[in-house]
Amino acid sequence: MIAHYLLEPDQRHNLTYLSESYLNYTPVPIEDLIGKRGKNQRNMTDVDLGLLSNYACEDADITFRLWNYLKAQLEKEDLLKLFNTIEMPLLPVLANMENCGVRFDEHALTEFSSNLKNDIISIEKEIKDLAGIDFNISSPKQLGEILFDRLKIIDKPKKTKTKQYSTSEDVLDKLRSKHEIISKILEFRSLKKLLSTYVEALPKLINVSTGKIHSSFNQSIASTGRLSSTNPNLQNIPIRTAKGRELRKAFVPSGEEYIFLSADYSQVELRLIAHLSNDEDFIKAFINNEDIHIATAARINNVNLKSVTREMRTQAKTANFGIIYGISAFGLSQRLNISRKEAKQIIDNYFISYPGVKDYMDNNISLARDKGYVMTIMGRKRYLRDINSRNHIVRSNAERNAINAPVQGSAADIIKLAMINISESFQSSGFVSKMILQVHDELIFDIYKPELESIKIVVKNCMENAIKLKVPLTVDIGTGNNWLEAH
DNA sequence: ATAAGCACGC
DNA sequence: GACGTACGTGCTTATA
Repeated sequence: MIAHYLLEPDQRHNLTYLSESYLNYTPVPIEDLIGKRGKNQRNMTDVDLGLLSNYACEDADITFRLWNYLKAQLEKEDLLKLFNTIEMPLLPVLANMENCGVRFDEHALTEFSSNLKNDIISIEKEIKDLAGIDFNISSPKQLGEILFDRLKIIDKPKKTKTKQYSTSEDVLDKLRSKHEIISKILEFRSLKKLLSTYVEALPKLINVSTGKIHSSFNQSIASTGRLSSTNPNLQNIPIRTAKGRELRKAFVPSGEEYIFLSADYSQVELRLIAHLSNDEDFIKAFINNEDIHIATAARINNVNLKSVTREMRTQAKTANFGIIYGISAFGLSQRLNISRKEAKQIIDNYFISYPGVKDYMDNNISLARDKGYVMTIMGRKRYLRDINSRNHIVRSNAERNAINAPVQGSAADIIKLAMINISESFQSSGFVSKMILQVHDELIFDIYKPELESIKIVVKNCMENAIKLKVPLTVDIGTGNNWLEAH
């Protein structure tokens, strides 16, 4: 599965699919043994042993045959080293994290939960009073009809691709001044999200025998090389809003003698752009330990660092993130709520300020055109078969991937390497502390207090020195009695 | 069961 | 004239 993930990161990797694609053979479907998915599906333990052994042996046989083929392919594509030195060693590290889990104190949320429910009920009433009718606020379809047919708050409402009225945050945010109902709807949505996705869902996932939440980390989903997390997804726990952050108080150390430690890379993707693009000024900004958004604002506005205003920094920050994603003048203008002309000016100034970055992007796109793929720092590949498409939407998408994939993917390579090194170091030191979560540029640990000072050093070292770049990699460390305090 | 629309993270 | 920022997961509603 992982071998195929490296070879074709944006395809599927399940055994049936691989067998059909590479061995031209359809394995015995699991449904033949346990019936169709649903409530009547039987348990594996009920299956006749003869049938079961055939099925199990076939599984092993196919896996082995696939490996013979995929091994040669990895070699041919120069991916064997990535496979052997990163992905395979990472596998038991992730297994350990899943097995260990994170303690979740649902009682920490009792008060928050009841406040949330009360707030939702009262906002719900206010919204329905303003609308003058009872309806389901959570239904975008009904909501759109209320706002644009009944209340007629604007003339030409934006529609979705299925011709429904769009009620996305983006759209509603711009309508706040048109009617007092809008802000209440946005508030309702965010509170409802917190309640249903997190406050009510997370306690159900506490394992009764460990008292912890054991998320799954998927190693073969994200086409850039990132991990993903499911059941629950612990990589999207809220942090930006005050109420959202409250949730993090429920993620706690495993015992009295334990404390949380969070270690996150500072601006790892922008540092990678500096490194990969070799842009002199971008590199200098990081070597001088400047605030990269202030440094960027100073350069694109052609002023000195001290004259950078808050607004200039915000624009530069958005531009910096836009650059990572291969943004257009249109996209930036939407983001900053400015005209396209002004946005284009910012982008032009950006590329004049950082000519190396411009060259790097152009080179990556032409590399993708020539070779059909782009690569990360550790040789992870992403094939971009649409890069020469005549359809400009499809082609533009591939071009943005050509820019983003090496950056996002290299960051994934680096933190994976750090995780492997940290795990080895924990083992050789005999630490009982555990690495329990990864959130793309952040690692979270359940630390046995007597080990705290040693572990701070180990973690910082492993992360900052995972790889040598032309700019320093820096890591911020925090500790506390829950995830919020540690971050 | 699946798609659409939405919202949360990095 | 349409389109417009990368990568994910999961909830609710609507529909098949």
